[in-house]
Amino acid sequence: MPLEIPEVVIDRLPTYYRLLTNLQARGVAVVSSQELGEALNVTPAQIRKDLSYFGRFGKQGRGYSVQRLTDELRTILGLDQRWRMVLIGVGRLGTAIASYRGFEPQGFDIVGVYDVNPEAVGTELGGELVVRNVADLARDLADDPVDIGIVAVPAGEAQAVVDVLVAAGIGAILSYAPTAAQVPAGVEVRQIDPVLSLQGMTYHLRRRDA
Amino acid sequence: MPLEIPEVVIDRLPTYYRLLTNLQARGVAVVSSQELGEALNVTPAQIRKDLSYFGRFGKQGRGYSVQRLTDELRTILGLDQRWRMVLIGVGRLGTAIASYRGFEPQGFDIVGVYDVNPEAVGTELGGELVVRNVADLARDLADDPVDIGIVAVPAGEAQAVVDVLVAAGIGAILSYAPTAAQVPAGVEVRQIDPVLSLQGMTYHLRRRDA
DNA sequence: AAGTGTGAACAAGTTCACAGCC
DNA sequence: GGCTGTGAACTTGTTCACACTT
Repeated sequence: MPLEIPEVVIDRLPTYYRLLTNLQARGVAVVSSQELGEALNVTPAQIRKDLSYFGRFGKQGRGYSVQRLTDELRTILGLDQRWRMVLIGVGRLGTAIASYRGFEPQGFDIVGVYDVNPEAVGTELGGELVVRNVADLARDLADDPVDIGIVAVPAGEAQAVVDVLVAAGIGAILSYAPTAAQVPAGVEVRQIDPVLSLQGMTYHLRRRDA
Repeated sequence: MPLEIPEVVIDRLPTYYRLLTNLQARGVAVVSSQELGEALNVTPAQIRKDLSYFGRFGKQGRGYSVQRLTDELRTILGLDQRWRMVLIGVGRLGTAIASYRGFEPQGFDIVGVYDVNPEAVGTELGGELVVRNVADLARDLADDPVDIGIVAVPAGEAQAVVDVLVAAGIGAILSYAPTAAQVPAGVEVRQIDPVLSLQGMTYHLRRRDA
């Protein structure tokens, strides 16, 4: 697996992986690129090409072993280990993120939560984590690095938080803040913003009826 | 504004729009593609090209009027009207979505909430909306159509909910369910899934240190 | 017979570079 | 002088189509 892998390909792999784990849970042993494509609304050729960047995982005339392909993708994506995350911001949104049950089963653990609000600091969240002061974030990360930062603070405070995370050497940031963060090359950032998604759809809605 | 506009262009417009509303709030009157690009991590040429699909909004030698460009984008994206949404699923996630304060100021209103769970049906959510039975969804939509459906049910129930929405003639679906929905052409679907975002980043994290 | 893996053809999207205008 | 708008050049990504393997 040499060369430069296109970023779009990487972004599709998690959806392949998720479908494959479902198939595996349902006891499916073998699957073709045709079948995968139908379930994911992607052309079979796309799936074969994407996978071919990483190796030759299929068998001609048969398809892909679900077990084998799941394992390969898990390794490729780095999902064969657990990842440690800190959450900054425990307002409405941050609290919801902290209590979200979908991270842990996929290998993502929130190991620290932070806020600026002195009233929030010291309280327990989800019966496990005590909210710490964001002023301690830099020191805490120096003592005990984590892999990923989740930013759930208001737009105006997001860049400051991102700067602390970056200074601490974090490699990836998942931002729920409605603002584009500035980070140096080599730091991954993904943004989650339902409003942007809605606004992309209203463009089409307007045209549908007109 | 004739022609086919590339989908990627549409997807960038909301981020332009959001930055422009910020600039406007801060009293900035004029902005160049250079400045916009720096704030959004996009090349100036990209911004100019994107905007050029819709018209000639800038002035050579000066840049873009923030007011003018904001207004143009609002119209293009269809944000000069309010949009009605129903939310299906009031578990942990659905409840968080219902109480999210970011939709309303942007023109998106949740006008109905639904669940299958008989215990949830009839309860009030956010002191305003009464949770209705998902069995009534089809009839309710026939009586009183909405523009957008938000799906926040478990993976296994998502397709059934999507089918009801589609049958009711809905034009757009925002899905928080961890599964790819099947919809006919002409129905817009966007998926929000933080785990997929994280899994795309771990690929890079793995390589960073190796 | 069926379905992968892949070079080659094609399509889509981005950046360049500069004419034109303010 | 500065910055837009835009064809043309380029780069990136997708699909085709078929040789090859089981």
